[in-house]
Amino acid sequence: MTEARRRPGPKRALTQDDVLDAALRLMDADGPVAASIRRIAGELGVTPNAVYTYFADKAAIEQALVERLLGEVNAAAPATGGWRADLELLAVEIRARLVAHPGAVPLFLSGAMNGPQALLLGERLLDRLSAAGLDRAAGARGAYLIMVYVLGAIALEVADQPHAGVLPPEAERIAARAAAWGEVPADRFPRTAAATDVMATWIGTDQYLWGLRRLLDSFAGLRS
Amino acid sequence: MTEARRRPGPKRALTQDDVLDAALRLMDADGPVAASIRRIAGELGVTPNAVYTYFADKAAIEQALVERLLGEVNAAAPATGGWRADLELLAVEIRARLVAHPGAVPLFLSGAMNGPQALLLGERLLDRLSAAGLDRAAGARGAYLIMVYVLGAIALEVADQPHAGVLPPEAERIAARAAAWGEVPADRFPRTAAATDVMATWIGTDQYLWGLRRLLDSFAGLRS
DNA sequence: ACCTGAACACCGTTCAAGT
DNA sequence: ACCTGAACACCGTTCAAGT
Repeated sequence: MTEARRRPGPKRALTQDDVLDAALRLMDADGPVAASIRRIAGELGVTPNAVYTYFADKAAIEQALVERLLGEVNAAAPATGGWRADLELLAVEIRARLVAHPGAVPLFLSGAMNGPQALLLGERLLDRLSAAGLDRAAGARGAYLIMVYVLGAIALEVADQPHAGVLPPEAERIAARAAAWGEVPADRFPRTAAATDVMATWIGTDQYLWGLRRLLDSFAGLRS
Repeated sequence: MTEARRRPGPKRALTQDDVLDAALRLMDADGPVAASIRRIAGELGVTPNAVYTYFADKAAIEQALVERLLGEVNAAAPATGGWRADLELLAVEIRARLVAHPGAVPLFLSGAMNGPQALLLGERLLDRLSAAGLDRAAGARGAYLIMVYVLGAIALEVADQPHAGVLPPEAERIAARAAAWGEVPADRFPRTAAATDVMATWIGTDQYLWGLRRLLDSFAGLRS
């Protein structure tokens, strides 16, 4: 995995996308820490300072990575009609795209999301909540509530995994959690010890949709 | 701020708490990156390797820091009676304690929360949701929904701030956001451009409580 | 048990220089 | 415009040694 992969064809200058590709490959393989400037350069077969031809600093790379993944989300998940189904589809799409690159997930919660793709995603949320009957202010508040929930759930899901690299299948992760929760002392934490079977599924799709539907349900009482 | 502060009194051995105190001081002053092993050691007046007498590695320090701050939350915010008021008070308390140390916030979303204080907090949530009339499974799902919301909102609030150190007053941050949103192109993002006044308040207390109340409202339909 | 000296294998970033 | 050589000021962690 440390082998340098150059793009096919004759020798040519790099691009910003080459840098982002390399960063994503490294993060997928060895976790978030692996995407260092020096290792990215190594992947591309150049010296570390060559990377600064394409990005001002490491923060700029991380910001561009966020925009790229949000772009994938916006490209998929078209609006099909009903606001509720659209929002569920969008939320599921965001989770699928981000969880595919666990090492990139912390970037979404460690910097302001104000790029074009972030704006486009926000615009889509506002549009669907308008269709849901929310007024301007309630729509704006609701859109942020959804983003907080989606990003928070994805971050906690990824953080639950101790190992670097791509996540194991969901069923496997839930089984591992169920085993770990077996050690909870029932005398000190009775309700927790009695609910470990449900808690094991917290990082799963069912819980994700359950929580999302609580939010969408609550919007019903806000129609103007 | 780089001046070494030793504890008062005669020379004595350090403690785990001394290390955590130093780490928090550094993070509060210069952001999350400042809490390096080497700078912590400098604060304490010892060489870097002395820190390894008290913690196995840097991850252990971060884990202990999370537990310490959760302990502060658990120590405050007692139950006063109504489940709704209790949960709101608890959520507000968590936000106050974590936002006071912005540099520590990312730690809550970058590692599994399974220490004693995390368990105690979870137990309290399960207890209050039981009082709300939720059955065992719905209570467990609801407790996680609240944690996802609370941690996600706090993380995004802190991430919105570009500068290291303690956060400016809320009104100041909202005003800065309102100014920044003025640049949104209304032709490409019409709904966004029309809602910037509300979006500026996304990182404020009103939005935080608004979102929390949507969650609590949705629990009403789940009483068994 | 608690701490130091010295080292190893890394970081991000910058400056000057080359083509 | 695009890349390299060399350096600066950092990291986390470990090993051996001292008291």
